[in-house]
Amino acid sequence: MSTILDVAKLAGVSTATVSRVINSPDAVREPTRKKVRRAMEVCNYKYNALARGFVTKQSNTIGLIIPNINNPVFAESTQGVQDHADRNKVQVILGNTYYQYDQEENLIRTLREKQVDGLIITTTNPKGDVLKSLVEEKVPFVLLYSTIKKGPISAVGIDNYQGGYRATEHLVQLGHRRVGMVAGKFSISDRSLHRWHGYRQCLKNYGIAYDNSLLFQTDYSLTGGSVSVKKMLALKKSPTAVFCSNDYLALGAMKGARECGLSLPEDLSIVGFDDIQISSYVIPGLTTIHQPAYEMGQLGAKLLFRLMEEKQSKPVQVMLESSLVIRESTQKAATL
Amino acid sequence: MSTILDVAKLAGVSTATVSRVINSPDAVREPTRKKVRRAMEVCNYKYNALARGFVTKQSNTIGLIIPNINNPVFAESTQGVQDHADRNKVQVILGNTYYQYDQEENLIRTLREKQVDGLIITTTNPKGDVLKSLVEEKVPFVLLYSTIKKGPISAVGIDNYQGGYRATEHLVQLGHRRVGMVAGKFSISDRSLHRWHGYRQCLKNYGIAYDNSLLFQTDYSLTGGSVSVKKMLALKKSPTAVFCSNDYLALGAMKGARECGLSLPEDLSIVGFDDIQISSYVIPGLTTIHQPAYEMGQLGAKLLFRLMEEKQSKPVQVMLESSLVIRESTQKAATL
DNA sequence: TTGTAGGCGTTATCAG
DNA sequence: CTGATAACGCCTACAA
Repeated sequence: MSTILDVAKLAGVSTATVSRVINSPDAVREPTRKKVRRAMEVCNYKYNALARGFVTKQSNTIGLIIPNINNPVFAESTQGVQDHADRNKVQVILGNTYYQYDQEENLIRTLREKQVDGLIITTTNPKGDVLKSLVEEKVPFVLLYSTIKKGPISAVGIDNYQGGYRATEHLVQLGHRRVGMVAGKFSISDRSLHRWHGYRQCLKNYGIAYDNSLLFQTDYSLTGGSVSVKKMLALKKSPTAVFCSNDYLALGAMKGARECGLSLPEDLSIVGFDDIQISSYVIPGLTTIHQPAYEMGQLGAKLLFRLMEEKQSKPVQVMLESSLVIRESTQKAATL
Repeated sequence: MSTILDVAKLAGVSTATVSRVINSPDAVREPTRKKVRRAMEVCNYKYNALARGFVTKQSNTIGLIIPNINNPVFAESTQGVQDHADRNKVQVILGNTYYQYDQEENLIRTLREKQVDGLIITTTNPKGDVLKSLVEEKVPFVLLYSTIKKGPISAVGIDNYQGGYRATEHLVQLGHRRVGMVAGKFSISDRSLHRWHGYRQCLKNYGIAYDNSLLFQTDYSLTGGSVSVKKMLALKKSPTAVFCSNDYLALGAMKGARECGLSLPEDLSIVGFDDIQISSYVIPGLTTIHQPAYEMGQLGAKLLFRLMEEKQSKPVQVMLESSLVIRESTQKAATL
């Protein structure tokens, strides 16, 4: 593998000049440049970005930490950050935490050792020590899908409380009085927790007593949704409507409900959260809270790059708009 | 940021010793080790993996190139490679080509400059020059979702021809005589092309004349599937069954067909390809060709690591088993 | 078991 | 506009 030294020798110039034709071609005279370029070809010279990063202290790489690439929302936002990163000629290293905090810690450590220029994190524990040490040591990073509204951490997200409230309100306004919730485990997702807060407050505001036996916490998966809804339907006083804290869970719930012999939406109204693409392709179309995942990723990357450029810049929290998308999986409660 | 030199000074040892406690702790005596460890804490020493990579010529990083992370199959296989990489303490840099060859070239170049130890590629053009130069220059890499059966390139995939054949055969055996195909553009996906070959051969074997007006090439997306099927149904002699070259297309097609007023599967049988998770959660459940995406990713990574260890080792091509999964989206052709 | 010292490929600072 | 040369942080013979 040839180096700029080889090229320099062959072209009869110094390594400095070779480096210049690579990084600032205009700073070197036409004939010299040509000579060097030719020499590079002859040597089959390959640029070593690692060596560069080593001296410039910039790897042109960022780390992206998400819970699970298999969930289409995260795929969507990942795409958002990737596209933006690509435009800035930086690569992204992807890591899954599977909603495990220690895995998140490991990833962050490894990525820092790899000298990434910044981090985009969908955290499992917004109050964990890792994030604290990140701000202490002034590592540029931004949180995604975050609920943080102020403080020293940059973050972009939506109002999960509001989303949960709206989803529930939709159901209540349809006349449903027994509304269950299938939620991602609160211990691993404060997003889920906030959505539940919204759900609960909404019930209260509409004068419906909160019934804890209608809350099921599960892991974020299709099967989780299916299993939970079945348990819920086995209850003596089973609900006529369910709010699921994400679409994946909701899609699972739809299947579970049908396997219990219900027909949708007649026997059970279901609303999800995220609005993943497939939700509008399913029958009945899933009523859900739309979350601008791609934009979120893109914006997160944009903020991160700003942070990386001017390390002084103040942390920013951005709340994106979410909205209720009404499709066919919800309908008026049967009047007895 | 402190370096091993700072640690060494503080601990009163040489940098070599510090390096040893990092890389081969057993090679240094207990008390020295402790001394060094303490010094590292005091300095808040952070290991610089980039510097290491620079000297050892190993970045402990691999590149993973896929068409589009938004397609759940690719998310699935990505997870497979990530999990395996993680076990080996290597990170993965992810890149999307969006089925564009020049994008693939760019990615490969950039990743090589970043000194990745190896590459896993779902290529858009198996005969392109990039792959050739990769083998020439002995860069360890393996192809994923590949159709290559022999030669100097390591690859893991399934028999797409066979898959296409089986999918079609299922339809034909159900009595369908007019069977359309919605395919990903052949120019960007030889997988799609091979599936079409299977489709075509099957028709031939069953004595059904091939009708080119029943083939629609489109981009791989839900809308692509929907739009294509609508065009197909607008035909004078529209088909009673459709084979879609992936599940995403098929899911789109289901929606498209319904928007034309058809009910499924009575008016139109649909079979997909991939068996993404959601396909079994949809109504009617999608009949499809199952492809072991996660295993494929995992195996691809496994092969790559072997290649990286012993650069001599012979290239290997592995064909994984695919299988027809019959669900409810296909049924017997109506007898007139 | 530990230390010395050279080197990895590139950039950056100064001169010229 | 170009050249010499000193870093950058770590690893690894080789020596002690």
